[in-house]
Amino acid sequence: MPELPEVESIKRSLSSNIVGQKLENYKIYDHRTNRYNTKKPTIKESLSGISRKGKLLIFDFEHYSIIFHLGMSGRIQVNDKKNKHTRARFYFDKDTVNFDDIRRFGFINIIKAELKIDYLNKIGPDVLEISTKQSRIIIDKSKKSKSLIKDFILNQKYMSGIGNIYANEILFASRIHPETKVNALSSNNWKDFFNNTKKIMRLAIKNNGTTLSDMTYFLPYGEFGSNQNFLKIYSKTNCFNCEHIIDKIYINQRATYFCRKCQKLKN
DNA sequence: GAATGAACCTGCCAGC
DNA sequence: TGCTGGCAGGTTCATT
Repeated sequence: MPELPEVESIKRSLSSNIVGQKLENYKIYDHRTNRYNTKKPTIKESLSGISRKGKLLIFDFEHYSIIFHLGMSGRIQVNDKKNKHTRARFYFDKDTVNFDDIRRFGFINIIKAELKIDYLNKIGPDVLEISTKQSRIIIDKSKKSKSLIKDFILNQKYMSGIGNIYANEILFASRIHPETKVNALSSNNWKDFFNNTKKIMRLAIKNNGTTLSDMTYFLPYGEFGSNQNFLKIYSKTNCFNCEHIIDKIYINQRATYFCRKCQKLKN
């Protein structure tokens, strides 16, 4: 499932090859992938850069930005044949970029370049870039919330980039029970949380992201990620630290793994 | 305004 | 063998 590290890995892989190329044409085949676009502007410009915020991947042109959200099963493929899951194709002067998405949770949004900042400001700060000031704002918001920590950190309006797999990993590393009310967290909990988030995300980027057994995620040129070898709690049966049996519960319909010995509930 | 839950979507797998 | 139901989960929208 593409979360921050997977999107960042895709961005890095594409940047060295596609940036600078001129977009000649593009096609979006699937109405659901295209659900937020009202127009199909002609973009015959060079790709000036590729950026990312949270789980969003952005192709930057002089007058337009093409925003990709990969959803659960979206991926970017370079110079691959069109297949039944190809939802869009971008024809650059040298290479062709496919947007494939089996489950069609992803989307492509084409906006004018000057609207990009406002668009991205609708989601919270990227968890790799959170400043001290931004972390204080997040903690202030948490004090007014009755949500569970697991729900809170998955909500992209507070902070962006964390998905279900890394939420489990970060809470385990921070020894926070996923059902802890967010307003009950101490300042030390938050300090651990922010530190572990950056640590876990950086390691996952170094490993090119996490490719689970369903093999849904891989990089634009076909390489798999290797961070699945470094997961400590997600989809595991015994605790990495104490060998205790790991509990699996559902919070907001999402699989949640935790060790009741290492992550005590303090509400 | 915040919290909650359903809907969207497809491939895979277990059970019958 | 073939069918059915459950599961995976990010986001939006409707409801409470």
